[in-house]
Amino acid sequence: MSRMEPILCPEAFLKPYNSKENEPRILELWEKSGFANPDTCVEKGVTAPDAKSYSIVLPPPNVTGTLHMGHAAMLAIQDILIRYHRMRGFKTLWLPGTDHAAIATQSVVEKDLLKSEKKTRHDLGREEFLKRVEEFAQASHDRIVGQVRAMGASVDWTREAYTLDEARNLAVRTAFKKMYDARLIYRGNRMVNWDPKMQTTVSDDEIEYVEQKDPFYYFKYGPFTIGTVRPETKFGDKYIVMHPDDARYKEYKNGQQLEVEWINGQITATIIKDEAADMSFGSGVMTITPAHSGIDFEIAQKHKLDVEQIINERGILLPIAGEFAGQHIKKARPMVVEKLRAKGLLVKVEDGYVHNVATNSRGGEMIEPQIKLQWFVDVNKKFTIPHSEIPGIDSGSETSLKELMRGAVDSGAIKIAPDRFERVYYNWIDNLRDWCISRQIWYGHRIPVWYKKEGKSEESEMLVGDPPTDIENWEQDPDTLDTWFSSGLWTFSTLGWPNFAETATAGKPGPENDFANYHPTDVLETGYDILFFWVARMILMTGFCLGTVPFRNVYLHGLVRDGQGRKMSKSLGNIIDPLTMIEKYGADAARLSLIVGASPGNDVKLSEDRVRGYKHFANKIWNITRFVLENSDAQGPTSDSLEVGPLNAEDEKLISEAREIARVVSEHIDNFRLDLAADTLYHFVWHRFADEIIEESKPILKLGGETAKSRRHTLYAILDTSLKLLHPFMPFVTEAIWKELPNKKEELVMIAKWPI
RNA sequence: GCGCGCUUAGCUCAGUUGGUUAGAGCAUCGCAUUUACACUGCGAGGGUCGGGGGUUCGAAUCCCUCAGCGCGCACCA
Repeated sequence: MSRMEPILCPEAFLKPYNSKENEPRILELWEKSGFANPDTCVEKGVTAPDAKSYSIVLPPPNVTGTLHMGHAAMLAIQDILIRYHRMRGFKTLWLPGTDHAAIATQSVVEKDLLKSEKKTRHDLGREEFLKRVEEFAQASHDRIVGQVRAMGASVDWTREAYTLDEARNLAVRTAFKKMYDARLIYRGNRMVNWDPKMQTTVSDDEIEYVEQKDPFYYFKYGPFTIGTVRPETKFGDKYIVMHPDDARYKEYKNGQQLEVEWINGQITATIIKDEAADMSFGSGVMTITPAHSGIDFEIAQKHKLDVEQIINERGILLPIAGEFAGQHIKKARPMVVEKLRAKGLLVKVEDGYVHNVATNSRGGEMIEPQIKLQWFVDVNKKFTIPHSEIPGIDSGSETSLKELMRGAVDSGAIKIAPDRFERVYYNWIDNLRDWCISRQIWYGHRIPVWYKKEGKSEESEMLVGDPPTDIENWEQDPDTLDTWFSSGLWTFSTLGWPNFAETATAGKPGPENDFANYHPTDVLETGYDILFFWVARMILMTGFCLGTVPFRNVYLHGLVRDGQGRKMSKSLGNIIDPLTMIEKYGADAARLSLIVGASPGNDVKLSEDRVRGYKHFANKIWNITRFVLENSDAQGPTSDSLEVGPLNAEDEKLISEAREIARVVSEHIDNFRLDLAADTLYHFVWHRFADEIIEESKPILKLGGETAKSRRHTLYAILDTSLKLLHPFMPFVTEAIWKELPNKKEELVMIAKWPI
């Protein structure tokens, strides 16, 4: 039997879909088109000039190496949202960038320097060292850009930003000055988390508590028994604290003094009664080390006690330690214990005491609390906010940064999905203390403060914000800012603040109008693990600098784990590399494997089998197309498919079924349920369209005539709709197919009209 | 200590405001096929929805309670 109609099947479909061959070509098509730039879309008539805008700023990946599966998931999710909105006719902007990640990047380069050249940053000096870091950051950046492209992320590269470039530095200096002038940034001597290895402070959020087992020592201290894991810090302990209600010690009065024999001879100890002592812990009595413990420092301040430094910045004991002075604390511990034992003051040792030790999560070293002169952001201080669009906080009213952060979410101006994270967020705010923003590292935004060289002292004349004109008479603060300070400005520093904030005009094209067109952004999509670090800081910074919110929605995705639910790590050897997956199975498969089954806020278990499964799906779509085209004809419908004209009743039903799928998929995407949207599509395309509709069509097509014609048009229409719906999820294969379609309305499916 | 999440088929997970016989993918087993596609199709087996109690005409879904796992925060002399 010979066919009556010409076969319209391009040669490409005669072999299986080859992602490796197609993806670079498709990528080029997209990038040449310029459609990732919303201005181009308007210019070429793809988007209406007065269309509503939709914007996302890409959470900038750290320039510390390469992207991992978590980044891949982030890119996939955001690209789906972006492509969907672009197809729906929004003026859609996805702004990319990278993060200098101050301490993380510096620490990688320092480690490498030590390993390969046996040098420290001090051996190189600030300038030379920074050159090395910048080289590394550049290489890292280029690699990351390559990976972002390989994922098919339709970001607008013409607007790319870096957290440490000139424009962002201006934003940082402007924000710093604004906060300083509002007296929310202050410099003061306070207890900070000090990393003796990296020689810098670390913020509370960067601390990671690691469980550790140590011996717990009991010592005789006058008439009392005190317990400690850290005998090497106890040289200056001359205050003995007990609960005022502790019946065991009611004979002792607050302020009472007694002579006790201690490590280096007699010491005059003072009794302090304070609720901080836990009656049920050990003997209920403790001595304190105010200079190296947060809670001890608080007690000391409350009772106006002496604060003596025992350990220096490098973890070396100071002269107060007597014969142990100059020793490193680690070495000193057993020696101190030995001395106390020899003096008969050691009561007993309990082995295996489990406690949590503070470490620096950006390098893993132990934290030693120290009192240091640092810069802080006061989160509780009241200030007058000149302008506010946050519901519940009026322009000109008194507020605090904490209230701004709470109000932005509390009022519903920002919605966090899944909503359970809103409670986590409040909990964090309630426990928040002043934010230490100065770091003693070199890679980062230098603190925009200059001190007059003459008569240098802590009180010397100070200049904040812009560099002084007579710079030779001034010295800039040597410290740099916490990386999250600049990240906190990201949503608006990338959109033209402060330069264009005043002049930007909504509806006008070009980056200089971005601030008016795209801020506040629509969605901030990131992993739940940086809710505090970043999301909260952006809300703080935007609230303060602009009196508004940085985004309307926060969508938090889970972490990508291995097939058994373990964290991916080098030591476990279970890392699945996105580029390898793209290479083997295609970017579409890699993307889908991170979307299907990944419900919001829950971790995703990823195995190579999963990725492979979605490669099969890409091929399935390819073959569906082949079948449909083989059974199509030159007079087939255009791609404005769901309006295909006279069809018989049965085919009308099929069309409305596809329309219903489009509705459901759209609804899921609008609700951030990309997992359900993808699942719905997968099921419809494979098990409904291919397995049932196409199978049932075979005999109908064979018969020919009007029924066959109606069915042919229907199949083409469903294919066309499926491709459009699938495009945000699987951009490459759908675009590759689209390229081969006859009678299509839009040149790229990327800018095709969403079928709803 | 405070808080959050999870527990549904061998594995990974859906199940939206309570409503027929609880679903999908993968895996397993059986069958089919000169075919759009073996990167295929059809079918089967497999679940007392973590345990217990309650509310209800009706509970995987709401409430209480217990257990296991995971996570966050705080404390840690």
